[in-house]
Amino acid sequence: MKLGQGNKAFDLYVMMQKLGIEANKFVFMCALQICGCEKGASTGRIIHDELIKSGYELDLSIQNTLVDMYAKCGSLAESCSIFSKQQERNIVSWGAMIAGYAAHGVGIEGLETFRRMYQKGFMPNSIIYLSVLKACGSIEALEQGRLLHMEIIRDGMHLDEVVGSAIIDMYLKCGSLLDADTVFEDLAIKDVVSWSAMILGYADQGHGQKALNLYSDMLSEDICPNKLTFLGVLKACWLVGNLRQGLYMHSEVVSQSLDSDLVVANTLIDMYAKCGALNEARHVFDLLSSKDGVSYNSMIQGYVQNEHSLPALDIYSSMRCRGIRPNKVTFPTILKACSNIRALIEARQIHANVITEEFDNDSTIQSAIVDMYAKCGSMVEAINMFERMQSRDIVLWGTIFTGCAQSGDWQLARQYFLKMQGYNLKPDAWVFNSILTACSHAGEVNEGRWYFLSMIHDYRIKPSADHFNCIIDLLGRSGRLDEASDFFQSIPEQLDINGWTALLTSCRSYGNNKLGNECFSEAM
DNA sequence: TTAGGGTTAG
Repeated sequence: MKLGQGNKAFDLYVMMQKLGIEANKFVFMCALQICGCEKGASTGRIIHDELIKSGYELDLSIQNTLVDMYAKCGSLAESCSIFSKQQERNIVSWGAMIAGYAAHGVGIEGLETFRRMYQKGFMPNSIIYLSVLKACGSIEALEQGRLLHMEIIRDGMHLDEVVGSAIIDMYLKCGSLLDADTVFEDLAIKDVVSWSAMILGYADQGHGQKALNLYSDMLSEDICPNKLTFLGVLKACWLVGNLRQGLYMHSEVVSQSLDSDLVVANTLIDMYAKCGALNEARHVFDLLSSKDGVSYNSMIQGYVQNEHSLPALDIYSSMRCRGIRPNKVTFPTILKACSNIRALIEARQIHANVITEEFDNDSTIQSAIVDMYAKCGSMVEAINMFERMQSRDIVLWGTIFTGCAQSGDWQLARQYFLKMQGYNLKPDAWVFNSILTACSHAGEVNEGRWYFLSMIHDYRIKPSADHFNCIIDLLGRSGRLDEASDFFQSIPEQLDINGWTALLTSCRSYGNNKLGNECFSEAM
């Protein structure tokens, strides 16, 4: 088990049972640890039952291992239930519980458990500090992290390079790059972990160039990069848009035989796609023998970000054919692909997939569906989803109005304008722009005028060039060329090319060459 | 029995 061959070790455990040899406490502990890293919670529960039958459930080490096993399997509820029922606890019990919270991003509970540990008179050791630092990082609790850092210095543990890199990581995750720099500079031993933590942290915070500089500093210190260093550097490459360096890093990855590593390969796909090198991304994707959901998501996203919606839909189909389930990252992306090319039939199918995968209550995905139906021109379906949603922000309302604008449905726009007021939401400049566009497409002059005036007087929104253009377009399309021209002349400082275009197009549609020529020479 | 750095969206 300690050599990482958990499955083989577990086979021995099964064989032992078949031979009728009773397990002792150490065998149970090993079996539980294998469940924590390989077998999962369902096997863990079976072992748990078996050890209860053998009378080991009151043993402190066994209880601690159970807390750890359930936490590692992601079942914090079961972990917490055992921990809270413990009659007696030692530092390991507290450590296992805090590590569980920290690993799953439940930082507040992690810190709270740490506080309770103190109250019960336990002094933290370096292992406990590592988990609490992780908990702080996971919730970006910078002030708590600083206090912890001071405590660690007081206990003299900051000189340990393992604790040191955990402190660096905490500061980076909390966004305090200066603190991370200071701690890193003071580290007596800078190893590949602390260097990589710095590189990854800077890249995560969006500082690509600094991450690349750190990487060359690291090389000049003769530290050999590993998998995690590459993850940071690859991210830095796309942040600064340096495809050439990305290609070079790819060759470095290959020279360390890390290109078959799933996480590295996924990062390569993402790096190439974000640099716009779709062929290279696809090459890595195709060569990857066992793709996971992230591989598919990264490839789909790469296509969508570069406006290649059809291949994105193809990858989505093959993802489903191979039984890889789309998730909360896949859906917003693939729905956007449908919107881009107005693929309503495919979009409906994907909406059905959202329901079967039980993501239909996710507000981000719901918003994406409203947007997709509106952009695909199916306002009935867009409204249907919109009405089902629990909470709607101004952007989502705007999506409905944009849909109305595209389909020229001024009556629907009016209905939702009134509805919005019922929710005490103030329409913004963008909403008015959409409503005016809807009126203009429908030739509703009076309606459009009313909104324009209401926007200025009731909502105190200063009209932009887009709003003026809508009005010119509205007047021009309905043949009121003189009115349009007068309106146009009254606001010369607001004119832009779209306004001139709207006016000239209307002159042409209505065969008014005289006005058209006048406008043209004025525009010139 | 608890232990440092990990990929995809908006």
